[in-house]
Amino acid sequence: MLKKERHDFIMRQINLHNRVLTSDLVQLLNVSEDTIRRDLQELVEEGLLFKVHGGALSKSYHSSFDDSTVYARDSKIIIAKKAISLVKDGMVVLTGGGTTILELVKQLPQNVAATFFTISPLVAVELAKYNNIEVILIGGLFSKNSQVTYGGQVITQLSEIKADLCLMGTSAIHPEDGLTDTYWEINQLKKAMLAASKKSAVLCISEKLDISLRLKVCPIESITYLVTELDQGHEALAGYRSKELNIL
Amino acid sequence: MLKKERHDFIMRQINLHNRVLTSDLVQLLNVSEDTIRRDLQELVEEGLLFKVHGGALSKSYHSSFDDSTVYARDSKIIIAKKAISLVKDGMVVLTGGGTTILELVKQLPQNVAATFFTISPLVAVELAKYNNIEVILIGGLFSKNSQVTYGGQVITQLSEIKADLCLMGTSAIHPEDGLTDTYWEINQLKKAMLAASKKSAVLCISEKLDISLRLKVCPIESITYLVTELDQGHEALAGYRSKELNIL
DNA sequence: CGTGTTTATGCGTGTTTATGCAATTAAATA
DNA sequence: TATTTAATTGCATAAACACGCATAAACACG
Repeated sequence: MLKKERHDFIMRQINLHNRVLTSDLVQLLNVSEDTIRRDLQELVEEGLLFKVHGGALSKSYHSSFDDSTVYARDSKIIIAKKAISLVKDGMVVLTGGGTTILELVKQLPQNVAATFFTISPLVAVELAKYNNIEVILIGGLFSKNSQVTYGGQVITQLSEIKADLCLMGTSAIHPEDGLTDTYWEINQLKKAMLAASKKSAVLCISEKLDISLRLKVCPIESITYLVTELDQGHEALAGYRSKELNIL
Repeated sequence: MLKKERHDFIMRQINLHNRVLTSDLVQLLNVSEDTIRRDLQELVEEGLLFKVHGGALSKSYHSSFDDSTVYARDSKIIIAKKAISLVKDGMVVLTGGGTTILELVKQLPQNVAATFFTISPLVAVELAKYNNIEVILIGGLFSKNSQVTYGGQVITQLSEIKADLCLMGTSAIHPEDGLTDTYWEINQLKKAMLAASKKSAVLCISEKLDISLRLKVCPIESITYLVTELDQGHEALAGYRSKELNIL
């Protein structure tokens, strides 16, 4: 196996599991510890992962919902501002949860008049600060991890909605594999959300580009807008340009 | 599990609960006390938390006493502690919103195992911090004033529930007029909540005693427990003593 | 083709890190 | 004050790591 292939393999593991153990890689790749260490070292130098004693972690691995520690907050603010331009008065908007969406809500103009459906209590509370926004919280089981409601009841309620725009964060996006996710329930949820909206915008920080996870949500073509913190012309977005998808 | 992951886990617990016990971490992470102590020590050196005998506290915990702006917080904590004694493992509990309820949720013991239905997003988020609590958020229109969901959809969903205990805050209570409220929708909501529970506890700071408002929710007899910050024998509670109502 | 150079890899050895155990000391609690 | 509970300290060990060296394959070039 060539070095490059090993590196790719390692990065895939990292993107998949957010972590990897040196010892596991030794077994899986059937090379010496030294080789793995050198590989990891090189990947660190390329800024692709984060090395720790015993293995390595994904760079984006961070999972707190605390404001001050929101990962890549600057990028998220840029994304939020771009996405806000999609929200027009009178619209019915459906949103997911996550820090990017929350940032978007905080940046909304004071006087925007719209109806928001959301599965995120935190987003609902934030939306309630706007006088001209009507907020409908979609209820159901509440997920401790992702801080949104999920499960059958949510899906059922979503099926009764037709929103103008769906705003959702993303775990991973890939030119061929489209939107993917790791958890079954969240996967189902996202499908239902997309089905409940005429248009959809995926908010995505650039480091989640070109990653694909186990479960497929939808192909790229099902998404209307892709919003990243990058300039429209950025080369990292090349693979996503198509007639269907608008890149902001 | 890698050390870094443990540290992240601990920080998540801290950010979530504002506190963490050494012994809990030993169990949750399945490592020795020594390891946890060393972890905490290192996190202290990084300035990420605040170590105390028996565990650690969030750094922001001390500075952020903006919680203290909650009106009559001391009384509400007393009420919360009394009411918690009503919550037993295995119960299905239905809660409203409001600062008193929120305080109650924050004071719950770490390991309580129960199912909570709630109409308050903030309560849901707070409940989600407990590993053994299942949280179901009842969705619907979101009220900007009272920060709870309301309206027909909520009533419908409530009609499908039978909880063991309903915990609700109160606007006004009166020996003869019972529970009363000012807003039609909230009134309907409270009726539906009471109907959805076998027993009910009304949390009420003493200044709301002996007041009656325009709309009647229910007579005193429909309530199982009245929880105030006063001693059980306090004279202000004289008018409420009856065979039906238990005063805590 | 031959020779020197670079690259990738593995091995050995000494070092560092992570972790648990035991004995002692300090702190909280009854 | 006595007793439980947590914290500290030093030690032991195994895993992970760094560094130098050796080897062989791949490459470069006259």
